[in-house]
Amino acid sequence: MTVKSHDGTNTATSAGQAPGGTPDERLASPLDGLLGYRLRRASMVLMADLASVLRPFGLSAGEASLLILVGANPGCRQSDVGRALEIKRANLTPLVGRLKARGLITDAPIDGRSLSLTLTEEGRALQEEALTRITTSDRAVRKRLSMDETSLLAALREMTG
Amino acid sequence: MTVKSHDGTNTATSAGQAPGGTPDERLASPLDGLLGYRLRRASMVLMADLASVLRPFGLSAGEASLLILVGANPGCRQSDVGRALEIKRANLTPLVGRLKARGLITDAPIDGRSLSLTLTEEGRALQEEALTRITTSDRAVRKRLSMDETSLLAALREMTG
DNA sequence: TATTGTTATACTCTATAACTATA
DNA sequence: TATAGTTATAGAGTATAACAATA
Repeated sequence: MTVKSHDGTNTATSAGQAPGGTPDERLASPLDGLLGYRLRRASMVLMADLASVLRPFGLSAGEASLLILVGANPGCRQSDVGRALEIKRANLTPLVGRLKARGLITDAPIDGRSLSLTLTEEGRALQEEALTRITTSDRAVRKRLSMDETSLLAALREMTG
Repeated sequence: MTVKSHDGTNTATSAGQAPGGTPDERLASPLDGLLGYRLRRASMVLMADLASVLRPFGLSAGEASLLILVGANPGCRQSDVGRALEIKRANLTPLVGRLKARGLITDAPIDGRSLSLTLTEEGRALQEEALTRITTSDRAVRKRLSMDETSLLAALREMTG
């Protein structure tokens, strides 16, 4: 099926060639052993899960993360939220703007240059429901894992400077 | 410093307020315990590492993955590469085109609709050097982890359908 | 009829620079 | 002088739809 080539001559044999079907070649992938590659792939799967969970709420991943962080930190500064989520000021503005336009968030001046963010009642309701669904979905993924969840999270945390 | 709020009244106290300095508030984050969130953050860090490793080669992450996969599977079909890397046909075309334009890859017709991809000599040289650097960088990250690398990779693999 | 490759296009995320105003 | 928020803009990466050629 798959042939390891040390000389570089013709690796992909046309085995798996079923008459009438498609080849559907299995490719050798040096990427599969790379932590970075596996992280990206796993992250993309979970992001897709998240997107489907958030679709009914009309929230993007970024909007949801903002909503959740403000929900956990009422009256926090917009600049602090941006730092915590690693979202740049310039990108945070329209993000906050959309949630404000939907009546999920309110802002109030702190010093005249800083803004404090707080969830509205509707925002809090949505945030709680969304966070519940997200947590449930997250737990479902963990349950399918053969390894301990805690050490996995710890390892991921160690990579985040 | 940080106050856990069960009632929702005023969580972020302005502790940490150093005279003359910036508040730099530490926000409570329910996201930190989510696997999906931690995966994304860790992935972004490693992607940034990768980008800096690839910069001297003038390669993007996508271009490098393509180069490496074709290098490991000389003569493979373009469509199979796309499936393996989960890159859509429409996006693969310009990716291959750039590497062809740089003389790193050559293609040849297989049946009149399929293309086979192979590295040129220059492409192979670049691929080998790039893969070496990537692998080295990847290992450096693993060394900093307190947990077993193998089980970590296995767990990540389990999430990738 | 399904697949391959291509083109065109759009949408999201992210990144940078410049500006105002405030501390 | 550094920070906060805003605006405008540009660049990736990714998504869909339509098309021609082929199996």
